[in-house]
Amino acid sequence: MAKGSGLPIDSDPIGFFIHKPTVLNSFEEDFNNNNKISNNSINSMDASSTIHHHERSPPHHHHHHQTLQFPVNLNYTHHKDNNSPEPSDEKNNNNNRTVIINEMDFFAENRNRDIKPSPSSYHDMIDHHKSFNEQIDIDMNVNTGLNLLTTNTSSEQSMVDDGVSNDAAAEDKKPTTELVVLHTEFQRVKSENQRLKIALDQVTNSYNALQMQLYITQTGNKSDEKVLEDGNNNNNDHDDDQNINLTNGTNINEGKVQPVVPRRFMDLGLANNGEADETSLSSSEERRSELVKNGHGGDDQMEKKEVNRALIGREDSDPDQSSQAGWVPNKLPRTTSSGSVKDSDQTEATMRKARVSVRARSEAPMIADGCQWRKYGQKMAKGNPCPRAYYRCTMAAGCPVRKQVQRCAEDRTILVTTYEGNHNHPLPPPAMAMASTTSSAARMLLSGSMSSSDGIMNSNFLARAMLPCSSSMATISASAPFPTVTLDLTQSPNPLHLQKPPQPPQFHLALQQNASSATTAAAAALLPQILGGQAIYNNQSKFSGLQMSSLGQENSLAPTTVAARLLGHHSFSSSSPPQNSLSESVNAATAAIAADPNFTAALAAAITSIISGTHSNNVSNNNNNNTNNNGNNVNV
DNA sequence: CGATTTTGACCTGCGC
DNA sequence: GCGCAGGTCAAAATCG
Repeated sequence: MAKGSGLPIDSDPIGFFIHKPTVLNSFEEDFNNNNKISNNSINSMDASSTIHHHERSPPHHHHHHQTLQFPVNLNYTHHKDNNSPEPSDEKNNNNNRTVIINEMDFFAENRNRDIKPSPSSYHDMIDHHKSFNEQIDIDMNVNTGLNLLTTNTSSEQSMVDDGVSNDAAAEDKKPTTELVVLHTEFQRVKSENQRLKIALDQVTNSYNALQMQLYITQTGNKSDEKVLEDGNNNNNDHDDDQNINLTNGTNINEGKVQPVVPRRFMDLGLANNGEADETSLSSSEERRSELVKNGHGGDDQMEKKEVNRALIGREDSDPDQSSQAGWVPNKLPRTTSSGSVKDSDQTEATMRKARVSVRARSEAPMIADGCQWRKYGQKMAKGNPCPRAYYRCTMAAGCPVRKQVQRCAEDRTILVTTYEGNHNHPLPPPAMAMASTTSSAARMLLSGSMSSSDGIMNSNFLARAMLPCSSSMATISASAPFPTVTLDLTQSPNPLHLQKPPQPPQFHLALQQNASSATTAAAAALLPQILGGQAIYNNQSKFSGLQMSSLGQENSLAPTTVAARLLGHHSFSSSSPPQNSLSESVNAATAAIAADPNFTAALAAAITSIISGTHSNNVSNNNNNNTNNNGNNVNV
């Protein structure tokens, strides 16, 4: 190819899919769609239940059904796929007098009613759930699933009118006792439902509190700085609002947490210490400003390199990085050299550039992550016939975020996107999903890395588990050369599109065994962020979820399975706390933060939307204001 | 004409 | 010191 041919991305230089670049759907659209769909599958108890939705889904939509699990055991039974459940039939078909409801039908039926299927926020989900329960209470002729069979109230009457009461009359008042029993049972279930509602509220509150705690921990006393740093607060406020909603899928604390998430969009180089982080942020941003003013400011390259080498030991030289104004590696040494966190100097020095790798099936040249990217290089990497492309974020001058895009050698339908660096600018909501995911994953990784008491990170502490492309694992790895979190989304982005997913997506997190309980808990507390704010307890045998194993003794310590079903293979079991705990603190922190199943769904929806967006042809470029019209940059 | 892509050259770290 | 590999630069070409 002639140099400077300016070959458009249509030629798919990275992959081998010569095709017209797919114009991706608006991310928000996808996201909303996902949320809508997600509602349909609320309370689905098993994979089979999810298939019902899938079958009814319009084929052309990206219905990345996520099964949202509420911590409520409603004991639903799925028995049919009709859109309009007919209670009488159900009752007739049920010898146990268990009124059955297909909750998906229920939601399908109520979708156009007062239950709004857009739980893009946690509170929406809560409201949604409450509405659902209210519907259960009110709409008894439709519902149950509570194994209810009672009479007294008007709503209850409808349940027993057609079949049960007749039988009762025919059997000569015998049911008096039975009715009492059933009524008692009904009351019990009702109270159980109430208790669960209360529990849900408590969980919500706990989550909010922990969210705030997490924020405080991460940002320390720098929250004011954050605001001041941002010369354009008004503009960012809006973004912040959106970011909250779309990042965590919550509206948590409304105004309280708003400054939290939006500020750091990608913290791949983030130190565990919030102070350090903010320090680095400030300094790096100052540097950015200076360098932006002075062009690429290559004068101090050598000086920076020396600093890097002195402070980081083995660090990518990346001569241009310093010239790229605010490139992440510069942040760590600066952070440590600031003296704010001396104890973590060693640790941070050990921490190399954290990377988050996202593996996804996509025929598009890039996955739509909502950012604008400019290609600055392409290389043939060893062991892979597919070239690796290097992009840097162009959404703001001097944004240090870069990413590499390369197709998997073994399965070229899989696109591996590796993110690195911190955005120094607000991101559009669509970009928040991926940014927040990768940020959280990186933070998680770094937290785990720093949990070592001596700061020495075994480069092989977690054997690189990035196996063949078919791997469905999402792996956190600190193996050389860079600590990397790999989110493997190569499994169907829409688990509901799979009849029987062979294996649920997983997160493997290896925490060092000698981590203090505090740091372990901190790391555990971050787990939900990886999952968009959620991890779900469950039986280890039920899913292989996020496993927290000990360094070096992964076999000696039963892993705590903090199940996290990234892509919606939910089988939430609120009554099944982890049996094998790594530590109580882990459990406590994780339980408190991870109690919200909506996060997984929201995150999964976001990610699957991103991924699926690459499969779809749509018109997002119509909204693309950037000048890149080659299909590389997708404003979603 | 500015933004973007291409691509050979260059830099750096690492292993031998 | 040399070769290799990863990563980046920057001139030239291309695109809208």
